[in-house]
Amino acid sequence: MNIKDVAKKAGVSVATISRVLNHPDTVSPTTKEHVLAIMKELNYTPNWFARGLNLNKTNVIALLIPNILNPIYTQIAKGVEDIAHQKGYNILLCNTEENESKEREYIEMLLKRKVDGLILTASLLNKKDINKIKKRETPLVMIGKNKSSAKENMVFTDYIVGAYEATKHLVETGYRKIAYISGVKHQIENIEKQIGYEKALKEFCLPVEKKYIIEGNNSIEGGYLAAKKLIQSKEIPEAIFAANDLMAVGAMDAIKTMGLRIPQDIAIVGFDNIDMSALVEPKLTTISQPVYKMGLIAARLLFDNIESNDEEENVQQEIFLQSKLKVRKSCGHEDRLREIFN
Amino acid sequence: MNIKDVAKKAGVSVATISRVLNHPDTVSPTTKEHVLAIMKELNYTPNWFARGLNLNKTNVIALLIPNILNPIYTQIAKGVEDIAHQKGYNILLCNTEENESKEREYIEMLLKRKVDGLILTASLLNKKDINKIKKRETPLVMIGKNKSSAKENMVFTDYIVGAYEATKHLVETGYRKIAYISGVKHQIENIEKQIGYEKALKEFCLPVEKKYIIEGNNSIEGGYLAAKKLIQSKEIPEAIFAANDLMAVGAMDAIKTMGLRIPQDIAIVGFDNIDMSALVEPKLTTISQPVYKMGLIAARLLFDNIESNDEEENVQQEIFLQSKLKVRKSCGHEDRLREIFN
DNA sequence: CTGAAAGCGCTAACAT
DNA sequence: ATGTTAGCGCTTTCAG
Repeated sequence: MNIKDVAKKAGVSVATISRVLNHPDTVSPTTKEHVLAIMKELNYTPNWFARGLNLNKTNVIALLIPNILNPIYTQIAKGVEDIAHQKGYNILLCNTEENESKEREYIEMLLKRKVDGLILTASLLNKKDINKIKKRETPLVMIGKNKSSAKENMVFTDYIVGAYEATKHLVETGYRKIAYISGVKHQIENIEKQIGYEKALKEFCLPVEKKYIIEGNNSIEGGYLAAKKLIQSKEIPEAIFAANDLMAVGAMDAIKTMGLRIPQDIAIVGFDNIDMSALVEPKLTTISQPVYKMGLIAARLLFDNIESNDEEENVQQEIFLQSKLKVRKSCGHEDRLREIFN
Repeated sequence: MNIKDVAKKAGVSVATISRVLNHPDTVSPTTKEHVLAIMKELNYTPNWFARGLNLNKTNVIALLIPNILNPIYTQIAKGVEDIAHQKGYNILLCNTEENESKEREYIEMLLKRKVDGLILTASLLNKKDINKIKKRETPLVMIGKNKSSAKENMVFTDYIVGAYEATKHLVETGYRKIAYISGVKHQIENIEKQIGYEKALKEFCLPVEKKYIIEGNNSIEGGYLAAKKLIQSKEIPEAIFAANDLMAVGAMDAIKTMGLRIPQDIAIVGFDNIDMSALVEPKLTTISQPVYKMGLIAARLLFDNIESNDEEENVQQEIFLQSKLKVRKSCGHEDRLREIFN
């Protein structure tokens, strides 16, 4: 069942059928009605490939995320989906599992598939990879910084500042021995978070101690294990800053399981403000990132690029969004203040 | 840059190029090497559309889920992704938002796009819709039951039994006034869960009371609101069974916020066993479904269908997986037992 | 306003 | 083992 069949049955040429599909105004109302009726009768739908072959357009964009099980990435995905659906696009979702070669492999495949655009989240790619994508002229938006220092479409929050704020809050609340549970180290964002952590310590003349910096693996279990190690060490920290909420929540579980109290024995602050962080006990102090919004904005930016005919007019945009500290109970802030003022 | 260019540069015909791409063994090693080199040099990638137009194959499957923000669906997605990636397929992810017409609209689009297969999760479609899909001959697998009673590829757990077990556990622990926070009512699974709930009550000669059945909307907030309503009613229930963990966790938050204790004042059990359920305080008793595995199995089933040449050999399979009760603290089981035996 | 026909880039049957 | 060529189903000039 193809355009020819419809043409034959409608008693017109294939060109006319194509026209009612693509330029309805150029067809007389009568024939248009007639053709439409026949199409419905035959339950005709144009062949996507043939169409793409001519138009070179897929109406598909790809979204790469490092971990589909982490709520912040599904929030981003939701944001992207909301815009994409509204624009009539479909999303190819690719889960890179924080794996550089899986990411590269995916992109290679996606480029072959001629997706109309690409959104990379927390990308592990370097400048060379990115230039390669650009050469293929597929519109590209990055969410979160990456190893390439080149100007490109990007929506991001400042992880250095976020981590700095989190750590500083802990220091100001009165803790000195502040441990850091890092995410997987090859991700830029984790490097930046560590910079922020160290910066805050240094600013308050606190030592940056290796024994207090420990790598979780971005997951609940990783946070659990890391906290356990910390607690079993000679010098238990007074507070922990975890590079994401998943690890923070895992760490809390470890702390409680080992019979310690939060925040009295160990205070904790996380990063991301996922739903879970407001439901654990005590509620988790964290850095809130507008992730859904980032997805929305990234998608809009991408479609701006896709839809613009004028290649030149499309300057690369870097959109910076603010993160902010969300103080809840786990950092023990109020208790500390009470101590100080009483 | 197309196959012709490569052919010209390599000094062979397009057929040869096509052969090294599709049937490498039928080409002499020498020319194969040569062509491969030229392809690399020219950075050639075959046009996906042209290829699809001939082969009528996309290497894309679609996964429809009701809510990307619910961890059980991302677990399923992870399972599907793991298999798909391994098979060299990409996934179009569609978030239907528990909306029947959005689901229908998506499927229409996907069928046009000629995806190679379709996995529907918690589908809202009816028999007529499903028959329509089958007529298009796109392989289809359902995760969870649906309104169509026809035999079709399906992987599922028994929601009636699960809900029955959950409720029964509450009854056996000693509660009489057991409320039910339902998911959105147009989903089959929620209808079944309610049947299981009522069945357990009836079996123990407990009344099914309308005031104790209240609709959350599958979300944390919905659970929160529902529990709040329950608590503010004249007769506060002794226990709550929530149709999913998200709502259960929201309900717990409400209970605690209103100054009641779990499980002493109100016991609670959920459904799904998402990560969060083991991290809230007290840990949530729940029904565990093997969701990741369901994704895996559904994907395998789909690929079996896609890859089988023999249309006839492919009988529709219904794969039933067991769910099981995971007893933790929130249902107060141990306390009750102590009461009974002391 | 409509039709005829030339591709889009690739695959595979048919020749050699 | 390799080349020639007819499509795959559609869009779009170009004529009328």
